[in-house]
Amino acid sequence: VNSAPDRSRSKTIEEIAAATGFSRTTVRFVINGQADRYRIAAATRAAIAAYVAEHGYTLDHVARSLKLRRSATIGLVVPDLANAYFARLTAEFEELSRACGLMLLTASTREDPARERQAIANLIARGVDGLILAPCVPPAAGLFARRGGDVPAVAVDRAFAGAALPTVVGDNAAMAAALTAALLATGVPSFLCARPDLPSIADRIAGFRAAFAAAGRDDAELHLFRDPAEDSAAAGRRLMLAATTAHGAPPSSFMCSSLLVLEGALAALAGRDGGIPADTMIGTFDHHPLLDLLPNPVHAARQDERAIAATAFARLTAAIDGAAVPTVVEIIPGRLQPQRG
Amino acid sequence: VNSAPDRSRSKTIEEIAAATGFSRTTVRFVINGQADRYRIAAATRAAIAAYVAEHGYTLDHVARSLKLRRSATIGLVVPDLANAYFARLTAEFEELSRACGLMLLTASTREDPARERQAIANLIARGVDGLILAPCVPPAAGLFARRGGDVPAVAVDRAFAGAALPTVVGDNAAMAAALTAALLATGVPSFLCARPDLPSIADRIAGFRAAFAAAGRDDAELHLFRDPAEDSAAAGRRLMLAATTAHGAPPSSFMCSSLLVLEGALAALAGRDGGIPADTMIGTFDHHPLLDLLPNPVHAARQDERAIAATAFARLTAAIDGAAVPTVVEIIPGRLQPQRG
DNA sequence: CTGTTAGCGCTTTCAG
DNA sequence: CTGAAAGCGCTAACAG
Repeated sequence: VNSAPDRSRSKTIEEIAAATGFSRTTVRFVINGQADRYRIAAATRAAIAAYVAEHGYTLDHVARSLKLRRSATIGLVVPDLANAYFARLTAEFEELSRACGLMLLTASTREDPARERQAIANLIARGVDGLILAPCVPPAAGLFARRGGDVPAVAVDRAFAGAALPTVVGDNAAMAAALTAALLATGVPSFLCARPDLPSIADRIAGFRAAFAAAGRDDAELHLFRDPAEDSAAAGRRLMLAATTAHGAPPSSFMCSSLLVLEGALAALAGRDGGIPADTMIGTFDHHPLLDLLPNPVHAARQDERAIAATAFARLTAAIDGAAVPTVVEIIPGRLQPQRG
Repeated sequence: VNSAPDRSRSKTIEEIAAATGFSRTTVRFVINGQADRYRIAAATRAAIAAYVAEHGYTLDHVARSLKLRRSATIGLVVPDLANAYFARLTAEFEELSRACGLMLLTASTREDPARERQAIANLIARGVDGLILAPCVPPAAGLFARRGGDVPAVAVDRAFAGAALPTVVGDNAAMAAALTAALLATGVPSFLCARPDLPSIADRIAGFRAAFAAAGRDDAELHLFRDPAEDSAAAGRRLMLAATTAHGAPPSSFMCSSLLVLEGALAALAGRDGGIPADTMIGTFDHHPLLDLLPNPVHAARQDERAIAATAFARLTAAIDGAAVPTVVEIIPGRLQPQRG
């Protein structure tokens, strides 16, 4: 007997049945480990097992999917895989999928609604059992339709009003409020925001305002800067410039709506006079280890991506298994990373 | 006539044929836009088109894949999607795939050979047309076998000796030599390396040595520090500690084998006496915008991920289309990012 | 305990 | 120009 089965001509169930003289059903039972359940004769098992051990067998998922109308795959649609936040989220989903034998199909949209629609349709045409998406626009009704009912889907990160999807997001409002409050302890922060139209950013803005109000201040609007363009370092540079112009000087305390915006803002600040004033207070959503190397005090609001992914995944698998998952928005608490001494 | 076709009961070709009274073949010709080629009667086209416009049709990729034995999907196997380098690479592959109608199936291995084997087998069982992998061990022969020949596969980032795969990597040796030479201009750099067993890292070490030799120095080994553990910030901290111990003081010039190692090394340095000496020369493979905010001089060796991905993708699609792709290692030049003033 | 049958939706001959 | 038939590999009844 040779060592490893030669997968280059691994057999189909049909072929194994023909070669061993048993029927497809019998072969399938022993291959699928249901031999006990159907009390297949020991000799039969042995014969089939021996044949398989020599020639090899690998389940053809494509054929199986066609028959069962489910594929053990799920689709993930995100704006941009190169964005660290979505990359981490994707990694979590990939791991969760792998753990239960699912495969992840990924697609990115670059924040383009047309690409988003296309990606969803493509994924559905490929028979995914479920969809996870971080939508760039409110998901239209009918987007998830396929023969025999909608494909189960959940949204993450962006809770568009009226989206008829179970949705899991971080607690943006609370985290923004906490971050703002922390910065208010030593000054008056400006908030530099890209994409204020996104629900997550809108919530952060609301939290910012709430913290100002809670501190008895009514000047939140004067410290709020918005850039409608995409989340990017370029937007951050523009926003820092706007804040500097508005107040006649660079802010001595500021927070950004994302890490990319922060990068741009810091670059603008550093470019101004060859360095970032060491006492400028910095607030950030998301975090990067390199931030800890700045001399500046940094407050970081961090989402619990693992919990977000796990929750969204749990809701999706429940829906796939036929459970009725309410289309509510679940809010996962984050934490304010203590300012590093 | 209603607006959008109701995809919730979009029809199969069979159903459309039955409903319109034409045959499957005819229906398929007009749906696939081959009506001209087969000179289908205008009335026939109109009837079928009208029916489809009302009831909708979406190609079932699963059925198609079963029949054609190709799926218009490719598999990507990487060590870790949360690693920024692989995330960028994945994003590039995703984009390239989308551009030619392919879908990307992703799997990560966490540098675990068993998971790598499993992921490859799973992907093949799902009928991917090709595989891209950043292997964590030399790819064993027979890994890509399926009925009817091996699945076309290419490797990226890691050129294991003797891997029988077309491989595309960055020019690690040259980039390391350039980086080392740049640092040698003002001092003697230490090189902190995690995973020296990986081919890419081994090449960087070779480049480091070569630059020392080219500068007429024979003490490269004294400045080379290796940690066998995984690529991580923790390894970076250990390596910085080792370098400090070995030389009696923290290095005034050093380079790291990866961004993660650099993060750890910088953290260790900063933790030592509350800050990184502003004149410490830093060299890094890969880059992050936040690095530019340090007061220190930073030399960054950057791979051309886009070109790496594009080349690997081109080789793979060629192989899928039946071309004979030589199993050579292609080396994509990188660039040394000029030290920011 | 084992075998037979039908069919998932598509594509590809081969006949008209 | 249009139709009929076969089959990809698997699973799910249903008979024995």
